[in-house]
Amino acid sequence: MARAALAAKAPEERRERIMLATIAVVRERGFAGTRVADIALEAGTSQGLVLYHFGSLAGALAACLTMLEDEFYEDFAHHLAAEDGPVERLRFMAELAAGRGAAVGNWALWLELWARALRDPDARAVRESQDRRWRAALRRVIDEGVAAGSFSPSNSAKSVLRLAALMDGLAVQLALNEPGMTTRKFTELWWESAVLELGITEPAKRGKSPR
Amino acid sequence: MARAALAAKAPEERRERIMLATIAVVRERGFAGTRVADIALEAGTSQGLVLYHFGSLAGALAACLTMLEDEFYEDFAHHLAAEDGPVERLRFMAELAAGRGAAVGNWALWLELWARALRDPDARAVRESQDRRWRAALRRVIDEGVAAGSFSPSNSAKSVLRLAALMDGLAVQLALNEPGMTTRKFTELWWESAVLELGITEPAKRGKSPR
DNA sequence: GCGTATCCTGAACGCCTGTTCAATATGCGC
DNA sequence: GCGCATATTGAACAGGCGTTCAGGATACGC
Repeated sequence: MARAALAAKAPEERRERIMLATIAVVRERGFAGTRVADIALEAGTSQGLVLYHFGSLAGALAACLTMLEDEFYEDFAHHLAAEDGPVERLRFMAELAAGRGAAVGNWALWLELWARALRDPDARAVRESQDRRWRAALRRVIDEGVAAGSFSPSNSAKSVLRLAALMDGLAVQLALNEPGMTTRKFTELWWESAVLELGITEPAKRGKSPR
Repeated sequence: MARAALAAKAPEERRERIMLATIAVVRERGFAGTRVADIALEAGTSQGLVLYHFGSLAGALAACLTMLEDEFYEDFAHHLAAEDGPVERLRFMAELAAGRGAAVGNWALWLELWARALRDPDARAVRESQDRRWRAALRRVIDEGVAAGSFSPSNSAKSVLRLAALMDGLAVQLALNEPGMTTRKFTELWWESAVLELGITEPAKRGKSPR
Protein backbone atom coordinates (compact mmCIF):
# COMPACT_ATOMS: atom_id res chain seq x y z
CA MET A 1 0.00 0.00 0.00
CA ALA A 2 2.62 2.44 1.05
CA ARG A 3 4.56 1.20 -1.94
CA ALA A 4 1.60 1.61 -4.22
CA ALA A 5 0.90 5.12 -3.04
CA LEU A 6 4.52 6.03 -3.45
CA ALA A 7 4.70 4.52 -6.87
CA ALA A 8 1.56 6.20 -8.01
CA LYS A 9 2.67 9.52 -6.65
CA ALA A 10 6.27 9.49 -7.69
CA PRO A 11 5.64 10.42 -11.32
CA GLU A 12 3.26 13.13 -10.23
CA GLU A 13 5.85 14.51 -7.90
CA ARG A 14 8.40 14.48 -10.65
CA ARG A 15 5.98 16.32 -12.84
CA GLU A 16 5.33 18.96 -10.26
CA ARG A 17 9.01 19.27 -9.57
CA ILE A 18 9.51 20.07 -13.22
CA MET A 19 6.80 22.72 -13.10
CA LEU A 20 8.36 24.34 -10.08
CA ALA A 21 11.73 24.18 -11.77
CA THR A 22 10.22 25.88 -14.81
CA ILE A 23 8.92 28.72 -12.71
CA ALA A 24 12.29 29.09 -11.06
CA VAL A 25 14.11 29.22 -14.36
CA VAL A 26 11.65 31.63 -15.92
CA ARG A 27 12.05 33.87 -12.92
CA GLU A 28 15.78 33.85 -13.37
CA ARG A 29 16.15 33.95 -17.13
CA GLY A 30 12.79 35.11 -18.42
CA PHE A 31 10.50 33.34 -20.83
CA ALA A 32 12.68 33.93 -23.83
CA GLY A 33 15.80 32.70 -22.08
CA THR A 34 14.38 29.50 -20.66
CA ARG A 35 15.70 26.32 -22.24
CA VAL A 36 14.66 22.75 -21.79
CA ALA A 37 18.13 21.94 -20.53
CA ASP A 38 17.81 24.58 -17.80
CA ILE A 39 14.54 23.16 -16.59
CA ALA A 40 15.90 19.62 -16.54
CA LEU A 41 18.99 20.73 -14.65
CA GLU A 42 16.97 22.69 -12.11
CA ALA A 43 14.58 19.78 -11.61
CA GLY A 44 17.35 17.24 -11.49
CA THR A 45 15.95 15.15 -14.32
CA SER A 46 16.69 14.55 -17.96
CA GLN A 47 15.57 16.73 -20.81
CA GLY A 48 13.61 13.82 -22.16
CA LEU A 49 11.36 13.71 -19.13
CA VAL A 50 10.39 17.33 -19.48
CA LEU A 51 9.21 16.65 -23.00
CA TYR A 52 7.61 13.39 -21.94
CA HIS A 53 5.40 15.13 -19.42
CA PHE A 54 4.67 18.37 -21.24
CA GLY A 55 5.09 17.53 -24.87
CA SER A 56 7.18 20.54 -25.69
CA LEU A 57 8.93 23.49 -24.15
CA ALA A 58 5.90 25.61 -24.89
CA GLY A 59 3.77 23.08 -23.04
CA ALA A 60 5.97 23.29 -19.99
CA LEU A 61 5.81 27.06 -20.03
CA ALA A 62 2.05 27.01 -20.37
CA ALA A 63 1.72 24.58 -17.48
CA CYS A 64 3.88 26.78 -15.30
CA LEU A 65 1.73 29.77 -16.18
CA THR A 66 -1.50 28.23 -15.00
CA MET A 67 0.23 26.90 -11.93
CA LEU A 68 1.43 30.38 -11.11
CA GLU A 69 -2.01 31.77 -11.55
CA ASP A 70 -3.67 29.27 -9.25
CA GLU A 71 -0.93 29.51 -6.69
CA PHE A 72 -1.24 33.23 -6.40
CA TYR A 73 -4.98 33.29 -6.30
CA GLU A 74 -5.42 30.58 -3.70
CA ASP A 75 -2.96 32.18 -1.40
CA PHE A 76 -4.51 35.56 -1.85
CA ALA A 77 -8.14 34.50 -1.48
CA HIS A 78 -7.30 32.51 1.60
CA HIS A 79 -5.63 35.37 3.40
CA LEU A 80 -8.05 38.00 2.27
CA ALA A 81 -10.97 36.14 3.82
CA ALA A 82 -9.19 36.26 7.16
CA GLU A 83 -9.24 40.04 7.33
CA ASP A 84 -11.79 41.88 9.42
CA GLY A 85 -13.60 44.66 7.65
CA PRO A 86 -13.45 46.41 4.29
CA VAL A 87 -10.84 48.94 5.30
CA GLU A 88 -8.58 46.22 6.63
CA ARG A 89 -9.13 44.10 3.56
CA LEU A 90 -8.30 46.92 1.26
CA ARG A 91 -5.20 47.62 3.23
CA PHE A 92 -4.30 43.97 3.04
CA MET A 93 -4.63 44.00 -0.72
CA ALA A 94 -2.29 46.95 -0.90
CA GLU A 95 0.28 45.14 1.17
CA LEU A 96 -0.11 41.92 -0.72
CA ALA A 97 0.33 43.65 -4.04
CA ALA A 98 3.35 45.48 -2.72
CA GLY A 99 5.02 42.20 -2.16
CA ARG A 100 4.02 40.23 0.87
CA GLY A 101 3.18 36.57 0.94
CA ALA A 102 3.12 34.66 -2.32
CA ALA A 103 3.50 37.85 -4.31
CA VAL A 104 7.09 38.38 -3.27
CA GLY A 105 9.26 38.64 -6.33
CA ASN A 106 6.37 37.95 -8.64
CA TRP A 107 6.11 41.34 -10.24
CA ALA A 108 9.04 40.72 -12.50
CA LEU A 109 7.23 37.64 -13.65
CA TRP A 110 4.09 39.64 -14.31
CA LEU A 111 6.03 42.07 -16.47
CA GLU A 112 7.25 39.13 -18.51
CA LEU A 113 3.73 37.82 -18.66
CA TRP A 114 2.37 41.09 -20.00
CA ALA A 115 4.94 41.23 -22.72
CA ARG A 116 4.35 37.62 -23.62
CA ALA A 117 0.60 38.17 -23.60
CA LEU A 118 1.05 40.50 -26.55
CA ARG A 119 1.64 37.44 -28.71
CA ASP A 120 0.95 34.24 -26.82
CA PRO A 121 -2.77 33.47 -26.36
CA ASP A 122 -2.07 31.26 -23.34
CA ALA A 123 -0.24 34.02 -21.59
CA ARG A 124 -2.96 36.43 -22.52
CA ALA A 125 -5.62 34.18 -21.05
CA VAL A 126 -3.70 33.76 -17.81
CA ARG A 127 -3.07 37.42 -17.39
CA GLU A 128 -6.65 38.29 -18.24
CA SER A 129 -8.07 35.80 -15.79
CA GLN A 130 -5.75 36.98 -13.08
CA ASP A 131 -6.55 40.59 -13.74
CA ARG A 132 -10.25 39.88 -13.65
CA ARG A 133 -9.98 38.04 -10.37
CA TRP A 134 -8.00 40.80 -8.79
CA ARG A 135 -10.33 43.50 -9.94
CA ALA A 136 -13.34 41.50 -8.85
CA ALA A 137 -11.84 41.19 -5.39
CA LEU A 138 -11.15 44.89 -5.30
CA ARG A 139 -14.66 45.58 -6.42
CA ARG A 140 -16.11 43.30 -3.77
CA VAL A 141 -14.12 44.94 -1.00
CA ILE A 142 -15.13 48.38 -2.18
CA ASP A 143 -18.79 47.46 -2.41
CA GLU A 144 -18.54 46.05 1.07
CA GLY A 145 -17.03 49.29 2.28
CA VAL A 146 -19.74 51.31 0.62
CA ALA A 147 -22.40 49.16 2.24
CA ALA A 148 -20.72 49.55 5.60
CA GLY A 149 -20.48 53.29 5.15
CA SER A 150 -16.68 53.31 5.21
CA PHE A 151 -16.17 54.28 1.59
CA SER A 152 -17.93 56.82 -0.55
CA PRO A 153 -16.50 56.72 -4.06
CA SER A 154 -18.04 59.02 -6.61
CA ASN A 155 -17.93 56.21 -9.16
CA SER A 156 -16.88 52.86 -7.81
CA ALA A 157 -16.43 51.14 -11.17
CA LYS A 158 -13.96 53.78 -12.23
CA SER A 159 -12.25 53.67 -8.88
CA VAL A 160 -11.69 49.95 -9.29
CA LEU A 161 -10.15 50.46 -12.69
CA ARG A 162 -7.92 53.25 -11.54
CA LEU A 163 -6.78 51.61 -8.34
CA ALA A 164 -6.00 48.37 -10.13
CA ALA A 165 -4.12 50.19 -12.87
CA LEU A 166 -2.21 52.22 -10.33
CA MET A 167 -0.97 49.03 -8.77
CA ASP A 168 0.29 47.78 -12.10
CA GLY A 169 2.02 51.03 -12.78
CA LEU A 170 3.67 51.17 -9.39
CA ALA A 171 4.63 47.55 -9.85
CA VAL A 172 6.61 48.37 -12.94
CA GLN A 173 8.78 50.67 -10.89
CA LEU A 174 9.06 48.16 -8.11
CA ALA A 175 9.99 45.32 -10.44
CA LEU A 176 12.63 47.41 -12.15
CA ASN A 177 14.12 48.52 -8.85
CA GLU A 178 13.53 52.13 -9.61
CA PRO A 179 15.55 54.06 -7.05
CA GLY A 180 13.21 55.29 -4.37
CA MET A 181 10.52 52.74 -5.01
CA THR A 182 10.16 50.25 -2.21
CA THR A 183 7.52 47.98 -0.84
CA ARG A 184 6.73 50.58 1.75
CA LYS A 185 6.52 53.41 -0.74
CA PHE A 186 4.31 51.32 -2.97
CA THR A 187 1.84 50.74 -0.19
CA GLU A 188 1.95 54.32 0.94
CA LEU A 189 1.39 55.82 -2.50
CA TRP A 190 -1.37 53.42 -3.34
CA TRP A 191 -3.12 53.78 -0.03
CA GLU A 192 -3.22 57.53 -0.30
CA SER A 193 -4.77 57.19 -3.70
CA ALA A 194 -7.35 54.81 -2.31
CA VAL A 195 -8.15 57.26 0.43
CA LEU A 196 -8.60 59.98 -2.14
CA GLU A 197 -10.65 57.83 -4.50
CA LEU A 198 -12.88 56.28 -1.91
CA GLY A 199 -13.10 59.05 0.61
CA ILE A 200 -11.93 56.82 3.44
CA THR A 201 -12.03 58.51 6.78
CA GLU A 202 -11.37 55.89 9.40
CA PRO A 203 -7.84 54.47 9.47
CA ALA A 204 -7.34 50.72 9.11
CA LYS A 205 -7.48 49.10 12.49
CA ARG A 206 -4.39 47.05 13.16
CA GLY A 207 -6.12 43.72 13.35
CA LYS A 208 -5.12 40.42 11.85
CA SER A 209 -3.36 42.27 9.07
CA PRO A 210 0.30 41.23 8.90
CA ARG A 211 2.38 43.48 11.12
CA MET B 1 28.94 67.52 -55.85
CA ALA B 2 25.50 66.06 -56.16
CA ARG B 3 27.22 62.77 -56.68
CA ALA B 4 29.47 63.27 -53.70
CA ALA B 5 26.61 64.21 -51.42
CA LEU B 6 24.60 61.28 -52.60
CA ALA B 7 27.46 58.92 -52.15
CA ALA B 8 28.25 60.20 -48.70
CA LYS B 9 24.65 60.04 -47.65
CA ALA B 10 23.60 56.77 -49.18
CA PRO B 11 25.24 54.56 -46.56
CA GLU B 12 23.78 56.66 -43.81
CA GLU B 13 20.36 56.31 -45.33
CA ARG B 14 20.79 52.59 -45.59
CA ARG B 15 21.80 52.48 -41.99
CA GLU B 16 18.77 54.41 -40.89
CA ARG B 17 16.56 52.29 -43.04
CA ILE B 18 17.84 49.27 -41.18
CA MET B 19 17.11 50.89 -37.82
CA LEU B 20 13.58 51.72 -38.88
CA ALA B 21 13.17 48.19 -40.17
CA THR B 22 14.37 46.89 -36.82
CA ILE B 23 11.75 48.90 -35.00
CA ALA B 24 9.08 47.66 -37.35
CA VAL B 25 10.05 44.05 -36.86
CA VAL B 26 10.31 44.36 -33.10
CA ARG B 27 6.88 45.90 -33.06
CA GLU B 28 5.52 42.98 -34.99
CA ARG B 29 7.40 40.07 -33.50
CA GLY B 30 8.77 41.33 -30.23
CA PHE B 31 12.39 41.48 -29.13
CA ALA B 32 12.70 37.77 -28.66
CA GLY B 33 11.21 36.97 -32.04
CA THR B 34 13.29 39.39 -34.07
CA ARG B 35 15.81 37.75 -36.39
CA VAL B 36 18.51 39.24 -38.52
CA ALA B 37 16.84 37.83 -41.60
CA ASP B 38 13.61 39.66 -40.74
CA ILE B 39 15.38 42.96 -40.41
CA ALA B 40 17.22 42.49 -43.67
CA LEU B 41 14.04 41.55 -45.47
CA GLU B 42 12.11 44.49 -44.06
CA ALA B 43 14.91 46.89 -44.93
CA GLY B 44 15.43 45.37 -48.37
CA THR B 45 19.11 44.66 -47.78
CA SER B 46 21.25 41.66 -47.09
CA GLN B 47 21.79 40.13 -43.69
CA GLY B 48 25.45 40.93 -44.04
CA LEU B 49 24.80 44.64 -44.12
CA VAL B 50 22.89 44.58 -40.86
CA LEU B 51 25.87 43.01 -39.20
CA TYR B 52 28.24 45.30 -41.02
CA HIS B 53 26.59 48.38 -39.61
CA PHE B 54 25.68 47.17 -36.16
CA GLY B 55 28.12 44.41 -35.43
CA SER B 56 25.53 42.00 -34.14
CA LEU B 57 21.85 41.48 -33.73
CA ALA B 58 22.12 42.81 -30.20
CA GLY B 59 23.80 45.92 -31.58
CA ALA B 60 20.96 46.52 -33.99
CA LEU B 61 18.41 46.12 -31.23
CA ALA B 62 20.29 48.51 -28.99
CA ALA B 63 20.50 51.09 -31.75
CA CYS B 64 16.81 50.83 -32.38
CA LEU B 65 16.14 51.33 -28.69
CA THR B 66 17.96 54.62 -28.46
CA MET B 67 16.40 55.73 -31.71
CA LEU B 68 12.97 55.02 -30.31
CA GLU B 69 13.74 56.96 -27.21
CA ASP B 70 14.92 60.06 -29.03
CA GLU B 71 12.13 59.91 -31.54
CA PHE B 72 9.46 59.83 -28.90
CA TYR B 73 10.99 62.54 -26.78
CA GLU B 74 11.60 65.00 -29.59
CA ASP B 75 8.12 64.68 -30.86
CA PHE B 76 6.68 65.02 -27.43
CA ALA B 77 8.78 67.96 -26.28
CA HIS B 78 8.09 69.76 -29.52
CA HIS B 79 4.35 69.50 -29.25
CA LEU B 80 4.17 70.08 -25.54
CA ALA B 81 5.86 73.43 -25.90
CA ALA B 82 3.13 74.51 -28.28
CA GLU B 83 0.40 74.17 -25.70
CA ASP B 84 -0.95 77.18 -23.90
CA GLY B 85 -1.19 76.88 -20.15
CA PRO B 86 -0.58 74.21 -17.53
CA VAL B 87 -4.06 72.76 -17.67
CA GLU B 88 -3.88 72.44 -21.44
CA ARG B 89 -0.41 70.96 -21.24
CA LEU B 90 -1.47 68.39 -18.72
CA ARG B 91 -4.41 67.50 -20.86
CA PHE B 92 -2.12 67.20 -23.83
CA MET B 93 0.13 64.81 -21.96
CA ALA B 94 -2.86 62.65 -21.14
CA GLU B 95 -3.86 62.51 -24.76
CA LEU B 96 -0.36 61.89 -25.96
CA ALA B 97 0.09 59.03 -23.52
CA ALA B 98 -3.23 57.59 -24.52
CA GLY B 99 -1.95 57.20 -27.99
CA ARG B 100 -1.87 60.25 -30.17
CA GLY B 101 1.02 61.38 -32.31
CA ALA B 102 4.24 59.42 -32.15
CA ALA B 103 2.96 57.36 -29.27
CA VAL B 104 0.44 55.48 -31.35
CA GLY B 105 1.04 51.79 -31.04
CA ASN B 106 4.08 52.33 -28.88
CA TRP B 107 2.71 50.96 -25.65
CA ALA B 108 3.15 47.39 -26.75
CA LEU B 109 6.74 48.27 -27.39
CA TRP B 110 7.08 49.74 -23.93
CA LEU B 111 5.75 46.56 -22.37
CA GLU B 112 8.43 44.66 -24.21
CA LEU B 113 10.96 47.18 -23.09
CA TRP B 114 10.01 46.78 -19.43
CA ALA B 115 10.34 43.04 -19.60
CA ARG B 116 13.63 43.31 -21.39
CA ALA B 117 14.86 45.88 -18.90
CA LEU B 118 14.69 43.21 -16.25
CA ARG B 119 17.80 41.67 -17.78
CA ASP B 120 19.29 43.90 -20.44
CA PRO B 121 21.18 46.92 -19.11
CA ASP B 122 20.73 48.83 -22.36
CA ALA B 123 16.99 48.41 -22.24
CA ARG B 124 17.01 49.37 -18.61
CA ALA B 125 18.90 52.55 -19.33
CA VAL B 126 16.56 53.53 -22.12
CA ARG B 127 13.47 52.90 -20.11
CA GLU B 128 14.89 54.72 -17.11
CA SER B 129 15.87 57.75 -19.12
CA GLN B 130 12.50 57.88 -20.79
CA ASP B 131 10.68 57.51 -17.53
CA ARG B 132 12.73 60.25 -15.99
CA ARG B 133 12.06 62.59 -18.86
CA TRP B 134 8.38 61.95 -18.74
CA ARG B 135 8.13 62.44 -15.02
CA ALA B 136 10.22 65.58 -15.21
CA ALA B 137 7.85 66.98 -17.80
CA LEU B 138 4.89 66.09 -15.64
CA ARG B 139 6.56 67.68 -12.69
CA ARG B 140 7.28 70.86 -14.63
CA VAL B 141 3.72 71.18 -15.83
CA ILE B 142 2.39 70.64 -12.34
CA ASP B 143 4.76 73.17 -10.82
CA GLU B 144 3.67 75.60 -13.48
CA GLY B 145 0.08 74.97 -12.61
CA VAL B 146 0.75 75.46 -8.94
CA ALA B 147 2.50 78.74 -9.65
CA ALA B 148 -0.40 79.85 -11.82
CA GLY B 149 -2.88 78.89 -9.14
CA SER B 150 -4.58 76.28 -11.29
CA PHE B 151 -3.43 73.26 -9.30
CA SER B 152 -3.26 72.68 -5.58
CA PRO B 153 -1.83 69.23 -4.92
CA SER B 154 -1.35 68.24 -1.32
CA ASN B 155 2.01 66.73 -2.23
CA SER B 156 3.17 67.39 -5.74
CA ALA B 157 6.08 64.92 -5.69
CA LYS B 158 3.75 62.11 -4.80
CA SER B 159 1.19 63.26 -7.31
CA VAL B 160 3.80 63.06 -10.03
CA LEU B 161 4.70 59.51 -9.04
CA ARG B 162 1.12 58.40 -8.87
CA LEU B 163 -0.04 60.04 -12.06
CA ALA B 164 2.93 58.66 -13.97
CA ALA B 165 2.37 55.19 -12.56
CA LEU B 166 -1.31 55.34 -13.34
CA MET B 167 -0.47 55.99 -16.95
CA ASP B 168 1.74 52.94 -17.07
CA GLY B 169 -0.91 50.82 -15.48
CA LEU B 170 -3.64 51.99 -17.80
CA ALA B 171 -1.23 51.48 -20.66
CA VAL B 172 -0.94 47.81 -19.85
CA GLN B 173 -4.65 47.42 -20.37
CA LEU B 174 -4.57 49.48 -23.52
CA ALA B 175 -1.66 47.58 -24.98
CA LEU B 176 -3.31 44.25 -24.27
CA ASN B 177 -6.60 45.37 -25.79
CA GLU B 178 -8.46 44.78 -22.60
CA PRO B 179 -12.14 44.89 -23.53
CA GLY B 180 -13.49 48.26 -22.50
CA MET B 181 -10.17 50.03 -22.52
CA THR B 182 -9.85 52.56 -25.27
CA THR B 183 -7.88 55.66 -25.96
CA ARG B 184 -10.83 57.71 -24.85
CA LYS B 185 -11.31 55.74 -21.67
CA PHE B 186 -7.63 56.00 -20.89
CA THR B 187 -7.71 59.77 -21.13
CA GLU B 188 -10.93 60.02 -19.18
CA LEU B 189 -9.81 57.84 -16.31
CA TRP B 190 -6.45 59.49 -16.06
CA TRP B 191 -7.80 62.98 -16.28
CA GLU B 192 -10.26 62.39 -13.48
CA SER B 193 -7.44 61.16 -11.33
CA ALA B 194 -5.42 64.23 -12.17
CA VAL B 195 -8.36 66.42 -11.22
CA LEU B 196 -8.61 64.59 -7.92
CA GLU B 197 -4.88 64.66 -7.23
CA LEU B 198 -4.28 68.24 -8.21
CA GLY B 199 -7.57 69.82 -7.26
CA ILE B 200 -8.10 71.21 -10.72
CA THR B 201 -11.15 73.42 -10.96
CA GLU B 202 -11.03 75.08 -14.36
CA PRO B 203 -11.58 72.82 -17.36
CA ALA B 204 -8.97 72.70 -20.09
CA LYS B 205 -9.67 75.30 -22.71
CA ARG B 206 -9.91 73.78 -26.14
CA GLY B 207 -6.90 75.53 -27.61
CA LYS B 208 -4.16 74.18 -29.81
CA SER B 209 -4.65 70.79 -28.29
CA PRO B 210 -5.35 68.23 -31.02
CA ARG B 211 -9.06 67.87 -31.60
C1' DG C 1 42.92 56.26 -65.03
C1' DC C 2 44.44 53.83 -60.65
C1' DG C 3 44.74 52.40 -56.00
C1' DT C 4 42.26 52.35 -51.90
C1' DA C 5 38.82 52.71 -48.38
C1' DT C 6 34.20 52.06 -47.79
C1' DC C 7 30.05 49.64 -48.69
C1' DC C 8 27.54 45.59 -49.75
C1' DT C 9 26.38 40.78 -50.97
C1' DG C 10 25.35 35.84 -50.70
C1' DA C 11 26.96 31.71 -49.48
C1' DA C 12 29.05 28.86 -46.16
C1' DC C 13 30.00 27.72 -41.36
C1' DG C 14 29.03 26.15 -36.98
C1' DC C 15 26.71 26.42 -32.77
C1' DC C 16 22.68 26.11 -30.09
C1' DT C 17 18.72 23.89 -28.82
C1' DG C 18 14.11 21.59 -29.29
C1' DT C 19 12.66 17.27 -30.43
C1' DT C 20 12.81 12.21 -31.51
C1' DC C 21 13.87 7.66 -30.42
C1' DA C 22 15.55 3.32 -29.05
C1' DA C 23 16.83 1.29 -24.93
C1' DT C 24 16.20 0.54 -20.04
C1' DA C 25 14.07 0.65 -15.57
C1' DT C 26 10.12 0.41 -12.54
C1' DG C 27 6.08 -1.26 -10.59
C1' DC C 28 1.53 -3.24 -11.11
C1' DG C 29 -2.10 -6.75 -12.28
C1' DC C 30 -2.56 -11.50 -12.79
C1' DG D 1 7.37 -14.73 -11.60
C1' DC D 2 5.60 -12.70 -16.14
C1' DG D 3 4.09 -9.39 -19.20
C1' DC D 4 2.58 -4.94 -19.85
C1' DA D 5 1.97 -0.03 -19.17
C1' DT D 6 4.16 3.73 -17.55
C1' DA D 7 8.49 6.41 -16.53
C1' DT D 8 12.96 7.74 -17.50
C1' DT D 9 17.25 8.30 -19.73
C1' DG D 10 20.94 9.82 -22.85
C1' DA D 11 22.38 10.05 -27.26
C1' DA D 12 21.49 11.23 -31.87
C1' DC D 13 19.08 14.22 -35.17
C1' DA D 14 17.80 18.19 -37.57
C1' DG D 15 16.58 22.76 -38.31
C1' DG D 16 17.18 27.53 -37.39
C1' DC D 17 19.83 31.33 -37.00
C1' DG D 18 23.75 34.46 -35.78
C1' DT D 19 28.09 35.28 -37.49
C1' DT D 20 32.14 35.01 -40.69
C1' DC D 21 34.24 35.61 -44.92
C1' DA D 22 35.91 36.02 -49.50
C1' DG D 23 34.71 38.46 -53.16
C1' DG D 24 32.87 42.33 -55.80
C1' DA D 25 30.91 47.03 -56.55
C1' DT D 26 31.29 51.99 -55.79
C1' DA D 27 33.22 56.42 -55.26
C1' DC D 28 36.88 59.25 -53.90
C1' DG D 29 41.80 61.13 -53.64
C1' DC D 30 45.76 61.61 -56.42
